[in-house]
Amino acid sequence: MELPLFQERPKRIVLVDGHHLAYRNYFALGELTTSRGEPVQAIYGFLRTLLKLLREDGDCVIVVFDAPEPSFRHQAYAEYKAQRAPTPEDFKPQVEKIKEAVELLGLVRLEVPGFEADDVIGTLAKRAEAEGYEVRIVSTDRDLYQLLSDRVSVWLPDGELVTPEKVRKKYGVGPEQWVEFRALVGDPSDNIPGVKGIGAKTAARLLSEWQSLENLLAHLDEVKPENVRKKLKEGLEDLKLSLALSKIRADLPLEVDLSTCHRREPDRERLRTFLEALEFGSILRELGLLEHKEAKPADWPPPEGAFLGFVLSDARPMWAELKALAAAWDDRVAEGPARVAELARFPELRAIRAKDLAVLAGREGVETTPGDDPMLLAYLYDPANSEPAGTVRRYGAGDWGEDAKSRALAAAELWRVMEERLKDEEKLRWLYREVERPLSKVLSAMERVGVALDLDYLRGLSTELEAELSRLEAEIHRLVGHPFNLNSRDQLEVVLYDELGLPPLKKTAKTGKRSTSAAALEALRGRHPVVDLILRYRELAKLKGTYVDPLPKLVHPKTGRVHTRFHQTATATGRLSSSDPNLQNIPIRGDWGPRIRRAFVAGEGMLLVVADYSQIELRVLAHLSGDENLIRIFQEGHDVHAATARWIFGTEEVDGAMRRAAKTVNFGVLYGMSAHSLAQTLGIEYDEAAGFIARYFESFPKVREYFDRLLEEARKRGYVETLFGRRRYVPDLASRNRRAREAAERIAVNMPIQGTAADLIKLAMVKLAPELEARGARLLLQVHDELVIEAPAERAAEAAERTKAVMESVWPLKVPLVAEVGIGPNWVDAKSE
DNA sequence: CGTCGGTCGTAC
DNA sequence: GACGTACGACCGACGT
Repeated sequence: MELPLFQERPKRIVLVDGHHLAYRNYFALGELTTSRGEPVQAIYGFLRTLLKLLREDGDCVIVVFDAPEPSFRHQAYAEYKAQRAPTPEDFKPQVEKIKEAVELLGLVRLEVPGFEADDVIGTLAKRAEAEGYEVRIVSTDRDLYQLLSDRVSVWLPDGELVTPEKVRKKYGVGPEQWVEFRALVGDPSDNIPGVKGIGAKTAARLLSEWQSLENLLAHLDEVKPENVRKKLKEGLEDLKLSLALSKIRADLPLEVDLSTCHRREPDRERLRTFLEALEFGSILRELGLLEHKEAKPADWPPPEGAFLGFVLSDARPMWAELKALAAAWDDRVAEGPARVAELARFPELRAIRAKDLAVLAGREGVETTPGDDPMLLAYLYDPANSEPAGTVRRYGAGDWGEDAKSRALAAAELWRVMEERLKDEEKLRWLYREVERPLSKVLSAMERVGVALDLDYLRGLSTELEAELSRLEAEIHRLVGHPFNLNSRDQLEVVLYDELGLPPLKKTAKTGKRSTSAAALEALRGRHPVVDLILRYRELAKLKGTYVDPLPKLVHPKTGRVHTRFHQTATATGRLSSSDPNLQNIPIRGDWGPRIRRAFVAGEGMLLVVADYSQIELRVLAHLSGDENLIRIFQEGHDVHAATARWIFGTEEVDGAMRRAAKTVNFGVLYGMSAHSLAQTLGIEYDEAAGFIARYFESFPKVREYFDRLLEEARKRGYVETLFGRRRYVPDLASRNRRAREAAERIAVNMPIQGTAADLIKLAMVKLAPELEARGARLLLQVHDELVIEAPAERAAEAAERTKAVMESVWPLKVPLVAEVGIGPNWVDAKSE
């Protein structure tokens, strides 16, 4: 780069209110952390805003921060400031990082001990103006409007320039009266109290009538109307305080040579390291700090190990066309022909979402398997990395564009970045090698095979539901006295609580509306005959609308089966998820659950083998906690809920109600349940529920010790992990917001249990798949603790036996793992028989 | 016309 | 005063 021999005197000076800009972004951006859970929203927002503005003009910039020493204003108003909300703990470290960033960017940073940033900015602005510069002040603090002139403006983060004219137009007063205006009106966001009851209109009128605050106060008894006079008299103390708080000094004894504010060359190497650690991929790119290896165009075909990028016409690989294909390797990129047959070149597909490509290829008879997928690595590194676009941006791995080339390059780069970050993470690498990567192959086969549905049977269900629903609807409308949309909870709310006068017993969480949920309706049972009918209508409408009617539409024309998608990077705990359709929430309870499940059938000449882990999460808890009493229950093969009831109630004889209560407590323990919600669920008093929980922990003391240890460790490290080392970051454990903190604690307690169970069944799937294949059988579905398998009828018993054996021996724990296996023509009959 | 937040409900 | 993890239907507000 050519450097000028001397630097010209700048024409414009940008003054940045560092603290204010950081603080605003801290709240505006809410939650943003690095993979490691370090909060960075203030830093990110600050840099984003600053860089955007400096693109327009960034030669002469001074970023002003409050000095650590108390300012004169602090001293004078310590008492006032003391009652303000304290700055959040995680804000200060971010300001320190911001200061570091300012230095690394080569900008001038200024802190003047004893003075607040406002006053420093005021002084600099006035001096610069006097020396003939144009001044732009970057801040959202409206106090600064008192500094405005034809050469001084305030630059808002969105790029808007605030000028004296704009202020006059909007508020009716100019910069010269701004301090007095603010003192009258106040501003809660800047902690200016103002005079209670005086708004912008009144303040502007008063100031134009009396010219100045001094004059106004001198003639206070003449002020009209009377109520305004009264308010002013009552608010005199607040007014004086506000005046002092709003006034910015412009006369500090500063020694700053404004002509030397030129931006220095940034320290590129240190800046890059700094931004990489913060995972500001987009800023790295924007500043051109990535050795963008200017990928050279190359010819197709690429070498086998290249990373592929592809574009599909549909998110569902079984329904998609291949629209584009590209490959990236070394520092090369090549566009390939968008033909599925082309994929035969690659025995292992290396790509972001390689599984999808393998499903599509398999569908077209091209035999290949998913290989390395950098998304799987990124997901293990931090399960918040659930989709490519955000992940690629976060780690500076390029752009996840709409074209195959950018995706191939992103895959190659993300792979490189993740390899580096995971190079010393033995457990995560083990999970990748032994679980996630081989599992992607298993899942691609499952998606491709799909599952058969009995369509005639489903049509029958639909007709039956239709008839029942219209009967219910007519009867409900008759009872209410007029028709309304039963599917609208808003209309139903009016009908129930306004028209029928039923008592609103529950409110919704977010908006506080009167709830119409099943729990709320249950509580109204018996008060009006329509309530029962609505509950029934809801139940049937749900089943018809979510399952019975949509499922047949998803039957693939070529295979005659439904092909769910399994998502391997979707959940925070390591579980899989399923969509299009979601086959992990097919009904099972109630009269209709089994009737719907019965529609899932084995193919011609085949049988379904269904295997369920019995109580896997409680067994995992027994293992992780090492609690002898819980371990013994499982070693002796007892009914865990009945045994828990014996402990909790201290009796040998356990009735149904006691077992049910113990079962709820057992579930509650896995989810970090409170006494309050346990009482709610069981319909008992709070004290009684608290007693249950207390007796649970007395009975299983190591469980409590385990939770305590877990939380302590989690607070220290910022994350929790499964038996196999799969992590989840839980930054809110340090939150000062009690609700947020307690929610984080429940997450922290639950994840190792749920996640270890997920690890175990994933490992079992990987081990089981080749055994099944050898017997002509195949995995169809996974429902968290359950596997659904299709086997040739004559080998189903053998497949069932192998499935049970593999699942139970997948990993030795301190308690036995038990899998219950059944065989049948459909999902219902296979589950129990 | 599409998007999106809120509510509700299904599974484990 | 919410008990963890998902996906998805429907409504209604909002923006095009």
